[in-house]
Amino acid sequence: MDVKTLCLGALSRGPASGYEIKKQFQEGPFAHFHDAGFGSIYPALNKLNQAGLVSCTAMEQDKRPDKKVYSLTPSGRLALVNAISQAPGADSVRSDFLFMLFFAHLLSARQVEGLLSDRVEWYRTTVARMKETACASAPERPGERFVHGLGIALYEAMADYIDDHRHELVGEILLMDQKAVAS
Amino acid sequence: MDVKTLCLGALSRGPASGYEIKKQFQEGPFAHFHDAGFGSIYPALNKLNQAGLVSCTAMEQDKRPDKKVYSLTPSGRLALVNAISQAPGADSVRSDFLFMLFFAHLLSARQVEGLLSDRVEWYRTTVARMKETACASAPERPGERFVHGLGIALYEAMADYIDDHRHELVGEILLMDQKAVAS
DNA sequence: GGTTGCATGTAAATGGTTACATGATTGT
DNA sequence: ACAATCATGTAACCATTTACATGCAACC
Repeated sequence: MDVKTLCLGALSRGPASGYEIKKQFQEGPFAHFHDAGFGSIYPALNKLNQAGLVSCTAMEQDKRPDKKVYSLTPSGRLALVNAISQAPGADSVRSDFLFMLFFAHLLSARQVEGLLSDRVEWYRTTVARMKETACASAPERPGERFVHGLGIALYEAMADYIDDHRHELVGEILLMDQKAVAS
Repeated sequence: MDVKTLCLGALSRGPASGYEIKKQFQEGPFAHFHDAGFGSIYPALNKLNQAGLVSCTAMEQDKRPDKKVYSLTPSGRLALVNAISQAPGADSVRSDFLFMLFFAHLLSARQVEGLLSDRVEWYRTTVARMKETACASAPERPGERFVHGLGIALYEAMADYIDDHRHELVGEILLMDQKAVAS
């Protein structure tokens, strides 16, 4: 899914400015499976506007810069439905964290412990924040609740696995370090 | 992590050709948290070679095209350790599957069911294949086992969540479709 | 006085994918 | 015959990231 489709999706939940769309990608409900920066969102919105898939209304604001609020047009909604009706491509995950852990034997036990602790903490606080987010709203969007719950389940599984196995891993690294010193 | 670092990581497990590195990314132990195609691997290996981080030996093969086998040099190993000692960037996940599910209310119950079934099946077969992969080997690389186990735990959590909640989601979509027809 | 948040945008640079080019062998 | 596997590489294309450019308001 390119940024244009992501914007269509964000706008299907209601009109928004580029700035607000960015926030949805960063902190909002999309945060956990897609991202985009200003440099791709603003050009995407302009192209969508030219193609007639969104409409744009300038809004003057008091003590704030002007806002351009975009809304999905009927053909925009159609384009979104069309895009999500194609067979999905494979998920792509790029995790420096897992790459680094994979080579844990090249790091010190301290480094590995730091990595694991930081990550677990991040998962725990993120899950707590996600659980607060009243997703009980939007009864007309069951997909949102499903994806939200799936995200929570995933992050909890991740944190649990790390907590259950971290001592094992760190212990082995510690042993290897001792042998290296002994030799 | 750019493709150069990925290649250094792959070569740290033993000498390999570009073709073999690609296989490691696709089917091997890296598959679940990074990927790269020929178009990025071959140029990366050439650059690494020029920088002296890997060395290259041409191998003539019987009834096969020639192979260029790359090995990590000492400075290459250092560069790898250096790269994995930096603080990791945030994981990036891009999942068309989750994006589509998020908008389940724009799809038919049949489409959603197909999406979920296909995905669960993929997770189940992938987990089965991963469990076969005897990761009991490589006692000198505990990180590999850890990451391998984490991948299995994640995929299982994913499949379990979908199985536990799919009927809920599909039921709601079905209800909405009926209401839409009734109106 | 400096940082953060609001708000939009452009341009250059990066990095990666896709398509192309080549060619032998093995299996259906 | 045709497709798949092994094997390497280049070039055009694409998308995204990053840096730059601007400016006001609120907070510390």
